[in-house]
Amino acid sequence: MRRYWLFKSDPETFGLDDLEGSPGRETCWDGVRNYQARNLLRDEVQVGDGVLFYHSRAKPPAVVATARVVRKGYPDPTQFDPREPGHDPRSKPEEPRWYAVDIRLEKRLRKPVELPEMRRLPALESMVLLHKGSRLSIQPVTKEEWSMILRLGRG
DNA sequence: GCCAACGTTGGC
DNA sequence: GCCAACGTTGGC
Repeated sequence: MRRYWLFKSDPETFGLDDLEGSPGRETCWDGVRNYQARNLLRDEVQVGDGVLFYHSRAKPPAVVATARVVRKGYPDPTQFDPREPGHDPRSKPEEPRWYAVDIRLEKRLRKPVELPEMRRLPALESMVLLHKGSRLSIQPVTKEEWSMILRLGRG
């Protein structure tokens, strides 16, 4: 069964424009260094799954696009590279600690779905994103939440 | 195994 | 830029 996710990204680091400018509008979603998010990338996220691309730390924070998973979890190459900020000296190629997936940009939303707007909607109140203190950068999204966000993004 | 100290995330 | 919430580290 196809599943849905929300991926957070700080646009200062990697935003929608960067994704749109990537070759084939695809990117390696690397740099995740949280075990809960890692487990999702490694074990749960599958090719064909839908992704809500979310700008965190934006004004206001918002879902700005949809993407699709095009390659399932594989060892995050940046963990082995000493020049990378995500370098992890504890990781060995035969025993990788961190995982990445590849995603391809599908569609820019006509209208960004902003965090304050989402908070106002009872239908979205159980979204992981809206949970108090929720910091998870890879989050599951239900089919209903996915459809609602897309509808709101149609403007 | 506890928990204080520290670093990071991310909304505001 | 601030700071609350959270996750991780490391001494004991």
